[in-house]
Amino acid sequence: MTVKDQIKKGSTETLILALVSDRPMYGYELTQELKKRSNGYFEMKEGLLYPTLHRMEKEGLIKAEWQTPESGRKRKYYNLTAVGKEALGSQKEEWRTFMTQMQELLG
Amino acid sequence: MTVKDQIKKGSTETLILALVSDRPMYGYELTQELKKRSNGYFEMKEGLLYPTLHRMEKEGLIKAEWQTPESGRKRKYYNLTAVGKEALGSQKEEWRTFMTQMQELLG
DNA sequence: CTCCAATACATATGATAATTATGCATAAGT
DNA sequence: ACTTATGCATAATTATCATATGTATTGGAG
Repeated sequence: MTVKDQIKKGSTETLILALVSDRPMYGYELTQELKKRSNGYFEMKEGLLYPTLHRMEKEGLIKAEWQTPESGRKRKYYNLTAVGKEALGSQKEEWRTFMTQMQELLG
Repeated sequence: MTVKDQIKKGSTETLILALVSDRPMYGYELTQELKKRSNGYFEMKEGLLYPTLHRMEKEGLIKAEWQTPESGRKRKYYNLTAVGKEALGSQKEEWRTFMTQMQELLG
């Protein structure tokens, strides 16, 4: 594993929360949106995304809802719950603390 | 595992490089110094530290050297190599990029 | 109208890193 | 003398991530 990949570890859940806090999104959309918003920097693999989404739903952070559009196939939209919103807030704070400490140590 | 612990994943190697770039340090010293410099935020467990040091030495990032002081017991000092110095530089850059992207996505 | 790429969700498997637990030994303070 | 801190080390377990693969639908190109 590259250092770049190693660095990204632990960011998955927070990123998902941040994205669905904007609007409900479905899995595939999350991968595209994340890539787009970060100019290609973040690329979430499906093998990581879907299990994480399932775990987060079980923990009550997000809530899934199937939707069938007139044209196109069914999509599973994920909505941020109240618990998830709170989690996002505290995780943002933890990230800020971490980044401050990290920057200080790296000079 | 807490979110806080999860966030710290992947920072181990960079932190070690940053510390020994200041001056050669021995294992136990690294744990104390890291804790001190981060006001208790970072705490590296020995079960993670020593295997990581050994791996990093095998990769040529650091070089170990036993030293026996007049008083006190033997210590294994780790020195930053040229390869390690270069690695630190690029890892710092990768961390900066990551943190910028992260901050942008978290708003 | 057929084929291929993109979309969309999902899981199994293996690798890596981190935690936890434990071991051994020396040195310093009370 | 005994306890605590120092100092290095590994084994066993757990968690997370990457890789690979599977299935199915849809839209567009030829």
